[in-house]
Amino acid sequence: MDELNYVPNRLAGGLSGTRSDIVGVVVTSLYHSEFASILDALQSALLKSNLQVMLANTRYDPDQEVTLVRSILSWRPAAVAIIGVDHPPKVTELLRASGVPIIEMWDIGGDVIDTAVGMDHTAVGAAQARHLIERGCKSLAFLGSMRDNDARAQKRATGAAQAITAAGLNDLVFATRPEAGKPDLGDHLARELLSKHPGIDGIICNSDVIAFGVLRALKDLGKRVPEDISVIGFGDSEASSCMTPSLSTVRPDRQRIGEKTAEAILARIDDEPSTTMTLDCELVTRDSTRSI
Amino acid sequence: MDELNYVPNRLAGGLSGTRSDIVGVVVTSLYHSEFASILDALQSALLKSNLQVMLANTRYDPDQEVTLVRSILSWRPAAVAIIGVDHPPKVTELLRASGVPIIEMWDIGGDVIDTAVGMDHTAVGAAQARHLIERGCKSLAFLGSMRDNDARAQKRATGAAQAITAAGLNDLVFATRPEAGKPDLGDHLARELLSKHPGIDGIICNSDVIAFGVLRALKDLGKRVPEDISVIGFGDSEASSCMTPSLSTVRPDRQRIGEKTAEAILARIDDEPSTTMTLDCELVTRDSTRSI
DNA sequence: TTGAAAGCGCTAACAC
DNA sequence: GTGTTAGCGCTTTCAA
Repeated sequence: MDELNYVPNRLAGGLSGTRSDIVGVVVTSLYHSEFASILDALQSALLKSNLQVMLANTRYDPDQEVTLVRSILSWRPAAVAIIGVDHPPKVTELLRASGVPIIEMWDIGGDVIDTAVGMDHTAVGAAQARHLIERGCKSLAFLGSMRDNDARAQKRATGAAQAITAAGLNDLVFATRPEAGKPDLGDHLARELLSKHPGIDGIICNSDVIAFGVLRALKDLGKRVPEDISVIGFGDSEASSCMTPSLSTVRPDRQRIGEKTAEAILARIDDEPSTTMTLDCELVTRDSTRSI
Repeated sequence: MDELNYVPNRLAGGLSGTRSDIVGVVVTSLYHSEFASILDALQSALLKSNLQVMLANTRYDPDQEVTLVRSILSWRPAAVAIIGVDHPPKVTELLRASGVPIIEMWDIGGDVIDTAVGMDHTAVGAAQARHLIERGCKSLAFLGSMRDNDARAQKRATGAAQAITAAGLNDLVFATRPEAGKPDLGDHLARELLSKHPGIDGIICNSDVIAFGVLRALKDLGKRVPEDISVIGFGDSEASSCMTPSLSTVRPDRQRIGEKTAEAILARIDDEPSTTMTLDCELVTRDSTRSI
């Protein structure tokens, strides 16, 4: 078999047999490791069970999501793992009708189709805001890329706004744009924000990469971080600990999400019951937020 | 069709028809966007032709590579895209025997199976060394993660060593470890390097993420960058322009590699002839290397 | 324990 | 054009 370089035809195997060995994975972005680390851990764990990853990337486009989910289902996957719990109705319908185990990743805040592994993003946003409030910030902004279909970012913003209201502070100021989250966008939005709202003393960034640009702009504007303005990110990029000042952030355990998703997939294939697994995020305090 | 949520069975389609609509993609890492951006661009471009990505990640393990290539081929892909041109002999044999178009990405320096889209890594390493030499560095080191099976990193190191010899300088000093390239590794290797070789005045880092840790360590050691030591990275991470000092680096055009790979796949499926496409890397000069 | 045969859901080739 | 059918390479079932 090895000498002749025989390679079995798994299309035939999948068509004939009861399972297809394909796991469909639908992400909303592959852009700088937002979900690449989840994918990494997921696919490595699935490998042990000889399951192959069929990948689709919606790029936050709901029409694409419908097309891609249909496309993924057409391979008769053993299971589908998908980012988020907020989908176009047709996607939910297709996934439900497929009869295939569905694992929703990253977010658990909403209607789960089958099984979910992720965080409570509203709680994350609230934790970010409370961290800044505890450290004496009085006037907060939420800054970054916010795509129409990034329900997670919207939940974090909502959580932050609620925490601010609960603390009796001024309303959260929004500085967002529906573009990709690059440092230049953070740089631009920070300048715009401070010219309109010079009193801002705490900025919640929607991603670490955005925060990098914010730090750069603040340095350029002569603002001291954290003395004048505190900055917190989201995502714990590897670079965050190497910024000057080092960036406080929230660390989602992407590897754990990938591993737990793989476990959930295997469990559901074995007909074990659905579950929802809520993972905590660690708030990593560094130099960009004031000390108490 | 839409009302009944009918989803065609593409396993059957692939088995029956002449093409299978699957493109196998084999990467060596999914770790912080080293190849995630290529994957992103590649899969988006393939989407337009209704081709689906079947993903495999070898994590720099040659045994895995054999297993995974066999696994990918068992889906009878329309084409296979794979990182690098240096594979275990069995992989080359399997890919050749498959009769499927093979596009090797990222590196073009060696024996190409069919079609390649990538950079000349030896030239990249030489350019990094020459950049430091031009700016007055006399004693250079190559620092970072170097996996046994990362032929590209080895080519860049070789290119740098050759440029240094050509310039009549002392031999390149190596400070490498076969672990994943994280900032903490860069931090550790920089401290170790300078205690053994205090005269080093230029460091070529094998990745930007490694360089971030190097910059952090140098700051902590009281070394000025670039006055005492110049530092150059590789990869152009989004964070690099936001470091203090901002990091000089080499920018491979990952998006272009992904797009050109997709084009090459479509061309080869259409039986157009094999080609090798060499892409240039831009050397991005920032503050971490001395000005002339 | 081993072997033969049906059939998975499509595509493509052929006949009409 | 439209309709029918063989067959892709396996898995599974059933017979020997």
